[in-house]
Amino acid sequence: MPRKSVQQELTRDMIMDAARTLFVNKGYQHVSMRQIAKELEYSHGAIYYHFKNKAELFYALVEEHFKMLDQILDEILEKEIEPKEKIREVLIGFMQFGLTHQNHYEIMFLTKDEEVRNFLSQSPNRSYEKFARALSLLSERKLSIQDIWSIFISLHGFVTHYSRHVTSYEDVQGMAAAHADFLLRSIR
Amino acid sequence: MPRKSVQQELTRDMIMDAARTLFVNKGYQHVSMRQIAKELEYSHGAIYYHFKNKAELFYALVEEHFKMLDQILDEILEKEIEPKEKIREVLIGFMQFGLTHQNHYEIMFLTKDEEVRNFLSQSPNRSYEKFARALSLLSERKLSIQDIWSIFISLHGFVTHYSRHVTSYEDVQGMAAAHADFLLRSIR
DNA sequence: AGCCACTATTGAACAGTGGTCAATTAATTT
DNA sequence: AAATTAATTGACCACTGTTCAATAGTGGCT
Repeated sequence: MPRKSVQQELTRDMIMDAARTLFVNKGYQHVSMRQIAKELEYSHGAIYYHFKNKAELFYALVEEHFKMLDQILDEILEKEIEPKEKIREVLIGFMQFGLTHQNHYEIMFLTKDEEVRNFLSQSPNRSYEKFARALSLLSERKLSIQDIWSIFISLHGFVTHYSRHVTSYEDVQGMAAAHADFLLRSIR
Repeated sequence: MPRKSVQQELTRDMIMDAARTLFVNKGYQHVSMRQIAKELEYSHGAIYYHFKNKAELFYALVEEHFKMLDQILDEILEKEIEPKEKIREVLIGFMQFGLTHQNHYEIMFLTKDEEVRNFLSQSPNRSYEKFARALSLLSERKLSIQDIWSIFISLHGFVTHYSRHVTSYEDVQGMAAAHADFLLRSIR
């Protein structure tokens, strides 16, 4: 009984919605194409008509989060607080983002999966570039390129470490603040 | 034709040797029990007689690396250089270890796999404790517990990031040194 | 030497994975 | 009404980790 009536045709969005729910709770590795299909009450083959493969589907899920991260950055930059405090908030904002969207973050900045990374392409780099430019400006060039890169890597370490335990950001808010303060001790 | 003659009985060490070669080149995820068995010219079932499951086998492979990391630390501590330089070398040594044994490091400090982490138990913590004590002593308590934790997490970020690309440590030696210097700017 | 318990190994089987594709049918175009 | 195209199915492939009944070599005991 192939092809359902047009009113109930499968769309990329429907697939992404089903995938998202599973993905947020279980992560890339532990969500299967068949589970998603089951959720949708379609055969798993149908998904492959709309997405080339698992990597493309989950990349689509994550793509928008690069924009989300950019937005978070922009919102902080527009605040009316002094630059030093802004820098602090940028660092904390990054960690909060990473730990609030752990499974997304994993794909954005941690995955080794070749196929997924083909889709990611330059997105992680672009995301970092935005972060770096912001910090460079806010510090009035007091932070060198090296410094900024070290800071980024250090934030990455924080997110990566605490993602191992299923911690929510709230549980490590204090730690995040302390980490940010440590990293900023080099300026000033 | 079960059970081979005693001269060619399978041992844990034989399995670990075969597994190690594959593991170092491909990582936990991409080495299968059947591949290991094929390498040994045994059926895959035989491995399960010697190891409870994949996690136990690969934990056995990684276990010794916690000691190796401790040793690296000790060797640096015994050097005849001033404490400040020792701290620097400890940080660099950690990054070098992580990037020289990337797939081991991944299991030691990065894996989310529940089964594997059951085997790891407190090993990563103990490893960190040793690191922290060393830094505390060398800095004559100038480095707070918080600082040391931030440093560790920051080193973790470095290893984790550069492990994504198949970089060897030599390729990022300069970066590692710069990262260490950045992290140590807060003291002094 | 014969028996027996034990030990190590096999390979079929299970339930799952990502992915492909011929067959089929609904929708659309001609 | 016929031909074409689009969307879906589900069997199939080649894998994965894991289990386990069946089997055969080993070593000890009588």
